[in-house]
Amino acid sequence: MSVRVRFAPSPTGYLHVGATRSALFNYLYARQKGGKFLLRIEDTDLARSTDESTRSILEGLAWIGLEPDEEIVFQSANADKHRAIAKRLLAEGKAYRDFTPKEAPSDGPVKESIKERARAQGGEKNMRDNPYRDLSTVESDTRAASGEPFAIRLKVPEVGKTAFEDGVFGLQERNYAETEDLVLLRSDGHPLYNLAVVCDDIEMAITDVIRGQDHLTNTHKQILIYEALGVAPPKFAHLPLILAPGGKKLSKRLHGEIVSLTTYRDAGFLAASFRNFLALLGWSASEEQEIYTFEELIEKFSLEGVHRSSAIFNYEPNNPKRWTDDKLIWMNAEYIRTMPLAGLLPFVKAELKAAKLWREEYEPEGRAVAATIDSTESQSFENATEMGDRPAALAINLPQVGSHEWYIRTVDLIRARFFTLKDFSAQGRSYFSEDFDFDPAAIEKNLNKFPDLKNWLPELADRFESEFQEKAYSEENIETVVKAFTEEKGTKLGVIMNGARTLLTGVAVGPSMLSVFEVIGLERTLMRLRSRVAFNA
RNA sequence: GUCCGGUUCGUCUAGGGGUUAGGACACCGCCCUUUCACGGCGGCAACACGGGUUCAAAUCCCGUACCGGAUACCA
Repeated sequence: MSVRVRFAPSPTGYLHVGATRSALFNYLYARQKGGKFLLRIEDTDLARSTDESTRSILEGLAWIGLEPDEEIVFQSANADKHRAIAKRLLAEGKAYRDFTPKEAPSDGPVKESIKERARAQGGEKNMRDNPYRDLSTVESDTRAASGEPFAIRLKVPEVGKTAFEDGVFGLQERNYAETEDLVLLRSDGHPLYNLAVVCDDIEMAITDVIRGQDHLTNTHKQILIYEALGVAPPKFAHLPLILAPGGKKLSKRLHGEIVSLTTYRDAGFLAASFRNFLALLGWSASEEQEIYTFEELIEKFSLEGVHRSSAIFNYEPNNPKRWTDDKLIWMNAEYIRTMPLAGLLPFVKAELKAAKLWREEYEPEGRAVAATIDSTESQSFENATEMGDRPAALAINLPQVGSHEWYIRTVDLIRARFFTLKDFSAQGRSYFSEDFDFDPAAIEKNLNKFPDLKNWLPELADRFESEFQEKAYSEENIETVVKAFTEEKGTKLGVIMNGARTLLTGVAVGPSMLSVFEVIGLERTLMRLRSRVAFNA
């Protein structure tokens, strides 16, 4: 029988990081086994489920690359079938009507009150003491016919135990005595989670259930339902939980948007790096490798490699540098600087577009224009002004700047220092626009400390202008000119370079200045070196 | 309370009777260097505790502590 797994989130909010990892492990497992990965939206809690949430889950899965192989199943659509099955179990005497009036919902956090009650009952509670458990069929039918409300509970056998071999946790056993007669159908006729899950898993022909460890006790309950139904249960595997730094289960309520997948997409993370990071949280291929392609993950994934202990997802809410897990940030940077450039380009394009920094000339079709520029001798910029559709006031002469070649070279140059895609439009802004900010710390350190620069840098611009009338504005030539200039002024190369860096890019960090000069282009270099805007700031 | 599970550097983890207990992130230092990174080299840093088994225990067994999960007419 070929493997069929499912990811079954309830649409009560955004897609959770922990849920995403469950989805990922299911997906990896299915792909490796040549099986199918299915999606079921568990929207049986009408009060809490929203379409908005369903959309957000779908969106998140699409982003992270875990799209289902078959039509999405909405659990609520199967409610009639679930009810019918509950009735069948009732008719077969495997379930019974419980006429106990529904408890009024307690105020305060539900989890807390459940826990309180459980603690009060202690380990002494007899799970089989429901007075309606052995009500005669006749009386049960009569009371039901009279319109008295009832819930339907599974009649868990007195003696015995549920047992299954968990793919991660090994043999799991639980005495029937520890499992209550769980409710299958609410008194308002609404099917409950465990019943719905079992029915749907059977209907979807699920062979392997891979889900969070918080479902371990549900599994015993569900096996009871499988037994009552006379259907062989699927294989089960439970995943360790992901914990927040405090040690608590990472949750929406406690930890906010740090657990939302979309947070990472919106913050400029690559789906590939996020996937890679998630895969390594609670799973290991037992080797010293950190970076895995999707294909490698599929190939190497195994339930045996999944841990039994939960992992902490580190983050510091008030530390901008560490707002999320260090290793995740590192991994994203690693992807950005080492992945094939062609793979990165579409993401950079999207980011620049969103920041309104994108220009059509960066497209490969822009080649024709760029080629013209290159071939018509080095520094003829006539064409450049035609490239943009900026207002005249902002129009600047872009040298080969603006061509597709310039664009990919620039991206390749600056990506080495970036952590997220956002950096292309933030730190990298000065490469794509005249409208960029100056970092006060950079001004202080690189300009104000050397007052001479106020005159030197415009002077350097003049020097560039005369020197590069004939010569190509290349790194090699630039170096010669700047070095000569530095010697004349009797200063250190770093003073000139860093001063220029600040005026040219607004920041104190970046690639080699020779590359920066070249990539900014002569026209913009002259303009920026002559600009006093930073000095006046 | 009861049931289930867990505990190796700060974090993610490798190892699972004999290891100088390995790697990654983070941090620190040095090198490279016009800046910041990258890269290279080095450093800091861990087997929860107590018994037992054994020639030998981080590794196997028992107990303790601590942590987590579960507990519903939620999912």
